[in-house]
Amino acid sequence: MPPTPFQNRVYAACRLIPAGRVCTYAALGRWIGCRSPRAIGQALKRNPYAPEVPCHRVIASNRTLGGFNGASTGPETVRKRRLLQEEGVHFGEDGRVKSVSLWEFSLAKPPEPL
DNA sequence: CATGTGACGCCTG
DNA sequence: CCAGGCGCCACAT
Repeated sequence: MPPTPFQNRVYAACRLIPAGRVCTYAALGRWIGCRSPRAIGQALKRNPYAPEVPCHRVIASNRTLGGFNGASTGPETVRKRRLLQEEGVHFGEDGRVKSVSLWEFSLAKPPEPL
């Protein structure tokens, strides 16, 4: 399936996240004007541009990993974690991303579609 | 057009 | 901290 306009907005925003940092589904959604974090996950789940579009840098609001490659638990999420660690994202003992690694979209203007 | 389904999140208790 | 409950909304059926 070709990406929908909504999906392209999600991907465009996702690209703005620098390596070594992460943002949340909710924050990315707010940035592009979507109040449903679930819809964001749905789009990232179908990301056809990985790793150019770094969907692994998007995590849950409670700073747990969220899903990866369609799975919310299991080996896929372990891979997601390894990717982030290699990029320099900091994790706590509880397995959550440390707050210092969070990245905020600047309050400028929304990105153009891909 | 109606319905089910999430890689979510917030608000209770 | 844990468990429900419910709002959210794009997308496939």
